[in-house]
Amino acid sequence: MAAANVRDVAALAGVSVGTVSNVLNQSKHVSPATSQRVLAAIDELGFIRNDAARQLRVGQSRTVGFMVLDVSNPFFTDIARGVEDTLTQFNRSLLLGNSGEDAGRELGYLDLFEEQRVSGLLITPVGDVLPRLERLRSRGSPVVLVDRHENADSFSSVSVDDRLGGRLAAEHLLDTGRTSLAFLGGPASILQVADRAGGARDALASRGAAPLRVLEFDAMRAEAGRQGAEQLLALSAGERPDAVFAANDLIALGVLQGLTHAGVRVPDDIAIIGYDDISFVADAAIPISSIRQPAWEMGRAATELLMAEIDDPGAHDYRHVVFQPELVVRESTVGGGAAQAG
Amino acid sequence: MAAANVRDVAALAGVSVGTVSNVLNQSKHVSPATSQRVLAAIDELGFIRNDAARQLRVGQSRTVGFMVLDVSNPFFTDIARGVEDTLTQFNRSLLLGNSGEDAGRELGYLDLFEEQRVSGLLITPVGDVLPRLERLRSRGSPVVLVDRHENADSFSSVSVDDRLGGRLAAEHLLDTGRTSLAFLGGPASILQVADRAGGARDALASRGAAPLRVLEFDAMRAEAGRQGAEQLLALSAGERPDAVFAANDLIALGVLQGLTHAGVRVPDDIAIIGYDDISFVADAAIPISSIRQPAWEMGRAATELLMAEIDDPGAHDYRHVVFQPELVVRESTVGGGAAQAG
DNA sequence: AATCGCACTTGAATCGATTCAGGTATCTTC
DNA sequence: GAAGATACCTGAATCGATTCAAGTGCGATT
Repeated sequence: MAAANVRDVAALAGVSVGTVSNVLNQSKHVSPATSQRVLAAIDELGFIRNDAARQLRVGQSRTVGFMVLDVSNPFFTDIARGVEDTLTQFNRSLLLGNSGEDAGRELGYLDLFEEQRVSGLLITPVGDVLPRLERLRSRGSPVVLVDRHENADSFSSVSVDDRLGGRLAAEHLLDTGRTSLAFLGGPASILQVADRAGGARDALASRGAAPLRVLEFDAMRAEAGRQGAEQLLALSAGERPDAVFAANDLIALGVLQGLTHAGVRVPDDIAIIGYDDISFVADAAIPISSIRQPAWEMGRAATELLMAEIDDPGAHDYRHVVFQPELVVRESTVGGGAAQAG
Repeated sequence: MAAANVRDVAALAGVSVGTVSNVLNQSKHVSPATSQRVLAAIDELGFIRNDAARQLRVGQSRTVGFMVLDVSNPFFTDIARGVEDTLTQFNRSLLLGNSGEDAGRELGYLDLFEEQRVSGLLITPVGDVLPRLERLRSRGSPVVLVDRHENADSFSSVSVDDRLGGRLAAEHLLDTGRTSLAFLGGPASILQVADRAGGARDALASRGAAPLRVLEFDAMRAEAGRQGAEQLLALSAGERPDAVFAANDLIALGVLQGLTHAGVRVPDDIAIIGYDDISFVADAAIPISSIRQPAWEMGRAATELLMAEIDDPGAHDYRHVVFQPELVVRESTVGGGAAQAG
C-alpha cells in the first residue's frame, strides 16, 4: 500500500491540492465545511504529510540539531531535556548527536545536520569547528553555543559563571573549617576546568589560605576520581589535603568511593565537593555537596536564543546568557544531619 | 549566499547532473578523472547534498527513529549508544525521541517519525501503539521492540530474561545467608517488574525460603527507594527483612541512601541488590551488587535486527533475541574486599 | 443591472537529488 | 573495416508539499 499523498486527499475531499495544503498549515481562510471534508479525507486515508517534500519546497526542516558532548553524563541529558521540552512548545523536534568528545564524530554530525538543513544548531563544540559553524549560519542555520563562551562575539551562547562556581566551592570549604584544598580535574586546556580552578584559587588567595593542589586527569569520569583518591592516600598525613574540589560530579563520586573504601571518613577526615549537581550525587550513600548548574534551564535558554535568531535572521546582536552557579550543601562537606540544600 | 546544488556542481565540473549524482553515491562507474573534477567542484562550492530532495526521490530517509522510555536513566542512554554506534556502521543516523513514559508524547513522536519516513523504528512502547506500529511497518518502516517481548509474534524484539534475572538475584541473596527478602519495585503492571519478582519467588519457593515481601511504588526512581527504606525501618527488628532486591538500580541507590543514613549497616544488617548495573552503582560509596543487562549489546542487536528487516522487507520471520542477565557481585551483598565482578 | 469587494478555491510551477533509457566514444575481434 | 562489446556520460522525468497569481461565486453597493 503506497502512502496517500495530498493529491489523493484532494481527490477524495473533492478539492484542490492547494486547499489541502492550506488546511494542513492552517494558514489561509478555509471554510469550515471544506476544512471538515479535508480532515475527514486525511483521516480516512491515514494520510501523513511527507516531510521531505515539505522541506524541499520550504528550504528548511522543522528539526533542530543538538550536538552533545557526552550523553552518558546526566548533566548533558538534563540539558537535552530542557531543549526538547522547549522545542516542543515551538512545534519543532530534536535531532540529537553525540560527539563523545571526539572531533571526528563531531564533524560527521555536522555534515548530517547540514544535509538535513536543520533550522538551527545547538552545540558544545569539541574540535576547531568555528569556521564550519559560520558556514552553517551563513546558509540559514543559526548556531548557539551551549556551555561555552569562547568566541563570545560571533555566536550567541549560554554558559555558567565557572569562576564564580569555583569560588563558591572553595569558600564553602574554607567556611566549614578546611585549610588545605586539592582540585581534581580534567585537562586544563578545557576552559571550564581552568575557570573552576581559577575561581578556587581566587578564593584561597583572598583569604590567605594555602595554595590549591591540582591533580590533573585526561577524562572527567569516575575513574579519574578513583585515581585521585589513590594519589591522595599516598600522601603523608601532614601533606594530605582535608578537602577535595572535583571538577565534576562523576569525579567526585570516584573520589568518594576511593576514599571511603580505604577507611577515610567523609567528611570528617576529608570533605568532598563536586560540580554539576547531577541527581546521583544526592543519592550517593554520603550525599555529595556540589555546585549546581541549572541544566534544564540552560537547555531552555539556549533553545530560546536559537528560536529568536531563527525568527529574525537579520539581527546580528548575539546574546549571551550567563547563569549563576549555586552551592548545594550536603553531607560530604558538613556531615551529620546538618546538611541543607541551599 | 544560496547553497550550491548538484546543477551548480555539474556546471562547474563540466559534467551532467547525473554524473554528479553517481559520484555522490559511488554507484556507477565514473572515470577517476571525472570523479576528481566533480569532487573538486564540490569542495570549491562547499556543496552539501540536500537530504530532503534525496529522500523525496528515494522515498525513505537514512535516519532510524529510537523511542526511549526515559533518557535520564543511564540504562537507556547506554542502549542508545549501542544503537548509535551500530547505525554509524550502516551509514545511518539516529532520530531520538524521549517518551518519558508518557503515552501522549509517544504518539507525538510517532507522528514525527512517520512524517520523516524513517527507514526503521526502535521502540520501547508505553501506550497501546501496536496498531500504529503495524501501520508504520506496512508503509515501509520496519519496527523492532526493545526490552519488551509482549506480542512477540508480530514484531522482532530484543529483550532480557527477567525471570532468570529475578532468580539470580534471589539465589545470590540466599547463597550469602540471607533468609528474608523484600522486593521494591514499580507497578506490577509493568511486565519486567512482574517477571523479576516472579523469578525471585520461584527461587524462594524452590529453596523453601520465606515468601517475598513486596513493596510497590509508582515510579522506578531513587525517591521510591528512599520511601522503601523508611517503610523497612518502620518494621520491628523481627519483621525486618535482611535483604532487599530492588527492581532497578535507581531504586537500589535510594534504598542504600535511606538505610545507611539511618545507621543501618549495608550489607551487614541488610544486603541490597539492584538491577541494570548502571555505572553509578559501581561508583556508589558502597558499590551495589546488581543484575547486569547488556545495554550496549541490546542496542546493537536491536539495530541489527532492524537493518535485516530493512534490507529484506519481504521476510516475515520475526526474530527474538533474548539476552541472559548476569549477576554482578559487589560489596552491598558480600561486604569487605571479598566482592568480585562476576 | 452593473460594479465592486470579499471569501474562498484552484492548479501549474517550484524545490534539488536520483533514476534510467538512451547516447557517444573507444576498444576488440574476426 | 564492420560489428559488437565496453565504459562512460547525458538530461528529462520524477518524487510530494507548498506557493501564489489568477479565478470563481456571492452578496453588497450604487
